[in-house]
Amino acid sequence: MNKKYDFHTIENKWRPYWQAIDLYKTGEDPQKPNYTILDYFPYPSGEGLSVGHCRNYVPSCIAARYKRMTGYNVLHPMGWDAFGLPAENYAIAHHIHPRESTAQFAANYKRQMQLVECSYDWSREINSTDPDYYRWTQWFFLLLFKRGLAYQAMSSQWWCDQCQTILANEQVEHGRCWRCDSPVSKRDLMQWHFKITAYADRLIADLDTVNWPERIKTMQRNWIGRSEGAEVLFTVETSDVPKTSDVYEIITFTTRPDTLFGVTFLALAPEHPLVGEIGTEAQRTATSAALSAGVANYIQSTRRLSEIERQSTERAKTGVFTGLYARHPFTDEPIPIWVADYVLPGYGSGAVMGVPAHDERDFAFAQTYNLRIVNVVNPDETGPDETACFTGYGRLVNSGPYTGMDSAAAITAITADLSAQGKGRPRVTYRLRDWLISRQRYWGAPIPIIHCSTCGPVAAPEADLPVRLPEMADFAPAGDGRSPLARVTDWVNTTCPQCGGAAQRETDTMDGFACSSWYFLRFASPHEAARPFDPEAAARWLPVDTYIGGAEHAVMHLLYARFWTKVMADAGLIDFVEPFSELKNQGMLHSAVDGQKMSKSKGNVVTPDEVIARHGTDALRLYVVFLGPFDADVIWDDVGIRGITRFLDRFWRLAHSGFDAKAQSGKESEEFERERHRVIKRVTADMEGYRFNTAVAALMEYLNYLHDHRDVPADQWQQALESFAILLAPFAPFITEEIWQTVWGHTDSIHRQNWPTYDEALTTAVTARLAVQINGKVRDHITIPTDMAEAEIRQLAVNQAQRYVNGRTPHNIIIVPGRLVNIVV
RNA sequence: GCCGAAGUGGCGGAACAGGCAGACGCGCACGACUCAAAAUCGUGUUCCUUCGGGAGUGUGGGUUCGAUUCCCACCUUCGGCACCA
Repeated sequence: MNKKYDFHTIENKWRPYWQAIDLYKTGEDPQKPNYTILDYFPYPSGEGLSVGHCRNYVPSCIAARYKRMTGYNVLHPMGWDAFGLPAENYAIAHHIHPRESTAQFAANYKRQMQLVECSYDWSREINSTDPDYYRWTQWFFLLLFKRGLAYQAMSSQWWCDQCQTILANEQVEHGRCWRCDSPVSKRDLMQWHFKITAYADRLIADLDTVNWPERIKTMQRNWIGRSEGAEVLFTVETSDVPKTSDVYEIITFTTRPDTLFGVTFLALAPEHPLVGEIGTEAQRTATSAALSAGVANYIQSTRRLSEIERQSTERAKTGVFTGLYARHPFTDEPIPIWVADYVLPGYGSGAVMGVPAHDERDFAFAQTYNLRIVNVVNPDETGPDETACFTGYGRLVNSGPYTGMDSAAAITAITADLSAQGKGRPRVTYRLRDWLISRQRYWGAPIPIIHCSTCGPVAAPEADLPVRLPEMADFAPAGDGRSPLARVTDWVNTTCPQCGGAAQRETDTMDGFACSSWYFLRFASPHEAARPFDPEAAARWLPVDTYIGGAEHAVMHLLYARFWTKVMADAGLIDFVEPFSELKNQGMLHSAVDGQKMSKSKGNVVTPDEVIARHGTDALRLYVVFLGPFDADVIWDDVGIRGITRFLDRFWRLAHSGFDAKAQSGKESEEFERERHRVIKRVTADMEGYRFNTAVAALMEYLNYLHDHRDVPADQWQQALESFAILLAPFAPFITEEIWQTVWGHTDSIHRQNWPTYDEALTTAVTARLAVQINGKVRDHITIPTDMAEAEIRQLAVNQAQRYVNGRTPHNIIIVPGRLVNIVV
């Protein structure tokens, strides 16, 4: 008699069994090739996992299982990126130490992942807040420091009032903190930076060597924002008054040296270092005292603007004339110097040569303040258009000796002449800024630097690592812009490793993204005590073959990790320069309630726990991938999972009672065997291409086929069912194991079986059904042997479609082998 | 504004490389089983139709014997960047 399909009992039965046989342990068979499938390093939050997270972890698990069954040693690990602001903010709010709260959250994530039966090798679990881990994060900091890639500088940086810390450029979205979404402002602080800009060109070039979504590569290229151009030097006229320095020089950056003769003003960012000095200079001349006050007022009012307002492109551009003039490097003409808030302090040199005729922003500014507009480039085809600005390339006019040249030639010539005269030089600038890693917060890896009044910043000795995070009862930021660590005086006060004098520890902690910039290496040898990783293990498992995660880290983690990897390669620690050979972005899962991303605050979360309680782990896993293509955004629909539970039920019943001795014809069926080969072929191809949704559809079709074709010999029937079960096993580990072992009596796990193979020759039928078209419209069908000659097919088709041909003469007949015949009349 | 992706039944989606649009699943309708319901099984399900057919993959053109697929223009949605000189 049939046993009812009771997924709870089955799950409880097999979980401990797989644990006992170490099913997911990383393979070490030297005969097999190695393969690493890695998920993004998750940040365990108090909300726990939703079914949305399963869009990431279930496909990677299915892929890992597939790889194991096709003969690979597979490394599929999991760990916790547990330092960071939300954990700390939560801890402060709930009066609990972040160590405890993150341990709880990580444990909950792990419990849920195990509930979903994600096939991670838990013996390799890591945690970035473990001193045995952050010890090596600090070690890498020192590696960068020793290589001149970590430096301290006073800079004006994004400050989040809510989180009470500095943020990197990448971590500010639309003028808001990426973590707490509150508006950010600028603050001047001494900060540690990593010199990622030194790697900008390599970060662009090596994108061509990785198999990543084109979208992500484009985002990275845009973010790095390389532009070639020239620096142009303007000297400042200071009349006859005494100068505080000999000559003032303003360096501007332009990508369009060909427009140099169109410069009608200079614009400095309000933060430009010369603005203050120029103000002082202007003050000395009685006539411009009013002007000077104007500049001061203007800078004041700019400061009051929030960054969102300041950066809005909607807002009219504002500025103020300084009363001073610079000299044009070629014509010596006086050029008025303005301060304008549309000029960004952090890009180029924070100064712009204003060419209103050929730059939209300069044009808008010139119109507002009635500045001259001098056209120096004409479009090639049409004449000049004096009413609007022309930003394209063309032919030069009004440009002295360069008149008549095309833009490209003029760019080369003008840049060369500027260089020759010492008034400029070729220059490449990047939108990318150096990575600011100082955080004025408690819950992070301490920066392992000791400040000595005589030796300056000194690396903490390697033997002293880890520099442990001191215990603190109150780790909330004081709001003074300093890290809470600054209050732990006996931790701060130490001796200089170089001179032995009194010294102080650096009190800032590292950005959490430092931890995730090398974690993939740690998984190769997670228990290594003497080194960050065992180079042999790293060579075996890295770079990561397939990296799976969402697109949200396109310019943060993915850029930082690439940078660190290149630094490590330069230091001779590893022999690859890209950490992730292949990247796959899963689509997001939205709530059916509001179409939004699931989150507790929106109250639209569906948890794997509740779905598993109702429908079982197998159903959840299948449904998550069946909802839609791996990389497409989909909406969770509570009702649709019924299709999956019916499918599993049907398999259960067929495996128990499908075999009906009386119905057996006893004759092997060729067609039946062909269908088996075809489903293996389809599912295998879909697995390779991460088309899990159509793989499930193929399995459903095959099960429907089996259901309707039970009149074959017992052996053939059993072989078909077993093939089906193995193909289904990566998706539905429980039901397949139960049937494999308990119903069919096998004594080893189905998950250790080889992936079934197919014979290409057996996948094609001996007869084909062709569509017969008249002028491209399907009118009839013919069934023919696949080896029928074309002439015969032609004849057959014409005869068959006689009534549609209707006496007309076919003047063309097109045959697409195996598909159709098109008769053109 | 710029860059990128995508628009297919009531719904999620399928269609190798230009070759029978709508696989698979949900939902719905009808039938079988049942006292009844659930479950299951079966049949049907793009729209219009005078039952011959006709129309149909965001819209309008084009290439082709043939277009969801290629080209051009446009509309809509989503994602990224957003004064980067």
